[in-house]
Amino acid sequence: MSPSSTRWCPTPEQLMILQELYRRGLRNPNAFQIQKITAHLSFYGKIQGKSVFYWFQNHKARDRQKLRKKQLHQQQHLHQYQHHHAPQLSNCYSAQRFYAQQGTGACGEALEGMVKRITWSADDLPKDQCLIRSYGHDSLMVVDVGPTLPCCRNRRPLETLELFPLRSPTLN
Amino acid sequence: MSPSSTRWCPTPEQLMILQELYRRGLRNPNAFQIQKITAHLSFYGKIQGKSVFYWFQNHKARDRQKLRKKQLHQQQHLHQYQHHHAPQLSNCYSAQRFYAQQGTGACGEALEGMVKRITWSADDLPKDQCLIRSYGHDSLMVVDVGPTLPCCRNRRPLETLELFPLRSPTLN
DNA sequence: GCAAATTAATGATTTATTCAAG
DNA sequence: CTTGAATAAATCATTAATTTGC
Repeated sequence: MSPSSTRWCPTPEQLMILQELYRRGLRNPNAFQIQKITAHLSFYGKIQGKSVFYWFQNHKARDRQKLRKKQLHQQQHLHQYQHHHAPQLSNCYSAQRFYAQQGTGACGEALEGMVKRITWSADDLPKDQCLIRSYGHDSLMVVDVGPTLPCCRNRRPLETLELFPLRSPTLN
Repeated sequence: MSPSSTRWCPTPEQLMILQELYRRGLRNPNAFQIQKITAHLSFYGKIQGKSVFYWFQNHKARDRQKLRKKQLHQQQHLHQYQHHHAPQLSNCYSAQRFYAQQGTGACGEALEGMVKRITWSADDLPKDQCLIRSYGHDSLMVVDVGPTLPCCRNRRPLETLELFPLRSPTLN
């Protein structure tokens, strides 16, 4: 009722044009495109550029959303995985790449020895790089875990992925 | 067919787990993390640690690549719009957010003035942000198009939407 | 049939991620 | 490490569909 106020209400024509543009592949119109589109659409009814901008944002997002929901419907297993956050491990656990072929000195050679047992077992290492860990006793633990576990479909997997708390959930 | 030698073919579940880890921020899993992830994923199908390593390497790289390609693609769109002056559009055409309430200095104030006329007209700007364009004379053209033209339902619109050539049909 | 009540869609805002330049 | 620019995700808010009781 109030002449001011209220949000844009697309006419069928406006909607069809937007949908056609979207169908053809437009996803993130830039300011210039938005102005042109707005000019076109204003033939069919009052409209502002921001409405066009928002429309593409929303339409794209909800398209994705719909798609994902469909996929997730097919694969519900994952729910178990998604909800845990764990203690923060900070960067003392971060691995670093290094290039094995480069002269790495004593340290490098020692590390290289470790690497081959720590990561995927020796034979199929990438030619020129591998993972190393530079922190102390954990490496032993890693070795214990062992390379390439056998497939075990009928067992439950490890309880959770909490070991990988990629980001501290608190702290804003 | 050959039982050995074939490469890893991720199951949907494996893929979703990896994607979720990636989404949460994991980029360079260390050897330990890789082993744990591998153990998890092996629940859903045969997999080796190196596959996990490679997956993250590739996914990260292709993410970057995709982004870059996307940016370039957008610039090509623009290219077609402005047949007149095709000069490199780079970022001088990109709309940018800025925060109006912050002291912006002379430049900022000038831009702010432009903003309110170029983008969705002054009064209903989002509270703390709006789109600005920083390019020169085009702004006049845009302004001429004007915000929110009056509705004129009984006119034919411009002949076609060809003005928005969203994708070059040629070129694969 | 018809509104009030309820739910689903979707426009509009805000917040969080992401990449990479400085 | 910090920050700018761009975008995606999450959320708020209003309108349209629809259900429901009469």
